[in-house]
Amino acid sequence: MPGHQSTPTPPFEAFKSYLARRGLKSTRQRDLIAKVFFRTQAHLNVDQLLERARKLDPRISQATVYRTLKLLKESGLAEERHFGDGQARYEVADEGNEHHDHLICVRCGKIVEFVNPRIEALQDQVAAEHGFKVTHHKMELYGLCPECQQG
Amino acid sequence: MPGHQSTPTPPFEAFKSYLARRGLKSTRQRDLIAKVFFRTQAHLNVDQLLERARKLDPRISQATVYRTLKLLKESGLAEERHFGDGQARYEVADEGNEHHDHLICVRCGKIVEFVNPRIEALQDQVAAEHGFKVTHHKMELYGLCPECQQG
DNA sequence: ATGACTGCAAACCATTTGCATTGAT
DNA sequence: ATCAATGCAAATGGTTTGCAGTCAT
Repeated sequence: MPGHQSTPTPPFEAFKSYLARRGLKSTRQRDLIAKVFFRTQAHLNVDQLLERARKLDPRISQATVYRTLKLLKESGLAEERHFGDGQARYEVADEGNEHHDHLICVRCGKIVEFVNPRIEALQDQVAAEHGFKVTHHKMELYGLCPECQQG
Repeated sequence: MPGHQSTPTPPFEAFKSYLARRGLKSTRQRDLIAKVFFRTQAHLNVDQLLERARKLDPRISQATVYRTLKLLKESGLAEERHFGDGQARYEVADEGNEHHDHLICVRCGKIVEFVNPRIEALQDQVAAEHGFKVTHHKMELYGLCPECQQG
């Protein structure tokens, strides 16, 4: 078993391959939405993604953005997050299985990602104490970012 | 400074006192909904609470349950949770400031509460490393409970 | 050609709200 | 008496879906 890392497939290629595998079609709209999504390193909501896609093709509809995001989720290439403002946000899924969590500024909305293996370990431990087998988890820390503290 | 614990005010009394303080009225419906809520140690959603309240008074409306829950939240006596199934759930707020988090069975929906000071400490530490001042946080571990693992 | 995909508008679903009526003080 | 609270039904807002027309294969 070779332990070396092969060059990771670019997400867009992975998406095309996912579509092909499922017998789904590549379309102008899907490709465009996926490209914009992968290129944008942020936690966009649907309307933000729609807005950006429409700059490249004004005919894109919101429904197609929703439907494409659903495919991206199913393919494992996108993750949906809910930060309590009533609308879903989407981010490119981590390569490999490195899970991360979020710091969210309650004033300006800034989102910072972090990874903390010690917390993850303690979570697994707590779950085990209750006999649970954890499949996934969610951890969000809400507060004031450095900039917003001097307000 | 006497460090002893005074007997905690029963939640229902605290609610009445909150209403009085804000110049709001005690009504048959509010009192009933609050009583049912405080008596039920569970994570009820609105319709479950409505159903239970209606067993005691069939004329209670859903709107009043929503409005009363809003007051209970504002008074700090209830906390609203979102476990990803699209509807809010409510629990009686912890006395004092002992925060707790949740284990959720993805199969049967069982919810277990837990407290882990070491995790809380690490969370504060992570936030501090990013210059954040945390106001509150959310942590949910999703997985299979012991019963559902033998399915 | 044929089935899937898109855009539109309507449907959905949890939650909120306007309004006429009822009720607490 | 007065102003808030209630119940109802309509409105809201994010998300989903039916359908007729369009497009990828």
